[in-house]
Amino acid sequence: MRAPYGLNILDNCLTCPLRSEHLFCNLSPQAGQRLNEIKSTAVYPKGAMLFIEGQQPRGVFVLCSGKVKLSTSSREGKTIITKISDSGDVLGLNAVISNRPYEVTAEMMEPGQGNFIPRDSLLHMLKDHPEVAIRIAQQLSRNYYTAYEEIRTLGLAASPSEKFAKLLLSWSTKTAQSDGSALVKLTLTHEEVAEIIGTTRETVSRLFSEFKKKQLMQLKGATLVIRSRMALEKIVQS
Amino acid sequence: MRAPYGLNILDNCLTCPLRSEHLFCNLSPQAGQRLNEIKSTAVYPKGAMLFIEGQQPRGVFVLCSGKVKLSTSSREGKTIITKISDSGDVLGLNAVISNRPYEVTAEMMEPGQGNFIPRDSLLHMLKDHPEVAIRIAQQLSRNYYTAYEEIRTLGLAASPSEKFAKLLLSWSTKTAQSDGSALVKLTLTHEEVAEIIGTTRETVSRLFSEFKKKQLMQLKGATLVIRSRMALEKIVQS
DNA sequence: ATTAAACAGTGATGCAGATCACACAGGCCC
DNA sequence: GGGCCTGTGTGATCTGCATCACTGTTTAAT
Repeated sequence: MRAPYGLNILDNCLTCPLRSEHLFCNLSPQAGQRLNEIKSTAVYPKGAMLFIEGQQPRGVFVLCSGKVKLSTSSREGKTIITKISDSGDVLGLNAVISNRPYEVTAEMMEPGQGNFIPRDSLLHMLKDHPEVAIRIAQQLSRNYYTAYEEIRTLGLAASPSEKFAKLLLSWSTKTAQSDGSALVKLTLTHEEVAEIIGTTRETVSRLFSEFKKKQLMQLKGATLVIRSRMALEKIVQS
Repeated sequence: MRAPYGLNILDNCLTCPLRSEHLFCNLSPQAGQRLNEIKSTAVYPKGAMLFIEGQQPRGVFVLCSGKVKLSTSSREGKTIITKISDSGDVLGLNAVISNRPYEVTAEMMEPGQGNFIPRDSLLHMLKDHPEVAIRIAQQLSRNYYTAYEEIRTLGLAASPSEKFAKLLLSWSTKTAQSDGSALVKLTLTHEEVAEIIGTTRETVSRLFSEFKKKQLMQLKGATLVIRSRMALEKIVQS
């Protein structure tokens, strides 16, 4: 059970675009070494649940590859997706630090690999390596900002169109061209998009038609072509 | 300019109901001492802005007395209130740690006192005292949970009635009697309640009437009498 | 005491989006 | 090929709440 399972957690840093921001990159040699001793790597199939809302926190997951859907549900079965995580993200950190149940469910949307760090080991490491504590504080405050953005979207953006436009914009930031166009591989169903922006599947379907008709985007197979970010930004207005 | 201005930051601990949870209580003598050197105490009148959304972070405020309204607005002027903070709360921490602009506006709702800790001093302290870094991480993860609750409320709770019931419940937790009733001093206008639950003033007005008619609550002067938390919980159902 | 300003109640109206109810397309498995 | 599932497009209807437009009521200001 060596490669690719035995991936050194630090190897991740070499391939991460934002490595300096990442929780466990560029640590002191001692801390890095320690981290490699306590982590364990695993491969997860599509559909695997890393953890489920309400479970006691077992530890954190550092995602190496694959996409993860973070969601939360009400008792009546309504579900919202709060984030689609990908490579480099740290999952379950809040639950571990504050020792409360996981607040979301984390499900693999495609097969992928992750490093697991058990709760106790992480907490000990926190105490022994001040630099790690600071990194974690920074990571948590980034998480907070993400959550805050979500609150703004849900609370301030009035119409589904506005939220949809906002979502498209967030997708296109990474691949944006200088002329404002962008190509995005669309991996979500309409149902899932609906759960992100808090509306119904039917409405999302209509939004796609509407936006296509208005020349805001077009669909080529599974690739979303965004014509002009400017035009989308005008719709958002918040 | 001595008492009450010269309040020792640690004195706060003696009067806080949840002192063990608080950021700057029960620190080591050295850290506590250091904290007292860098903090400065001030009294703020009603309406004073501790900081405004979008400003570069100057530092954090530890609230000693008074209530603070945290809010965020869209460009079109729609405002949502994300939290009413009171004694013991730490404001502006996320912005300082991640070095991004304050994400909310903090306004005194009544006169009160607070300790200000400048950004740089706090960051230095973080490095010198590992215990402080850990405390801050815990505080941030608590903040995150609060934000997460807000997301659930906004995203999952369908109707204004549901959100209103949820709000009443959150108010009544502190003063709840064993029989499920509670007395709450009502300090917010209908307008403000509307900004918390994301609806209009008129709807809040109608909600008050509706809940009174349904015997869920009654109003005696400025005191809200909650009849039965059970009944409210049945409405929430999320 | 008088006026103004902020706050609160309530009806009438309109519409966006949820809900219901289908029809249809593409995979995939025997 | 025929079944079956999952995902998608689109009409028809229904409704809760925003919006508008008032009146009444409380508080603060001079």
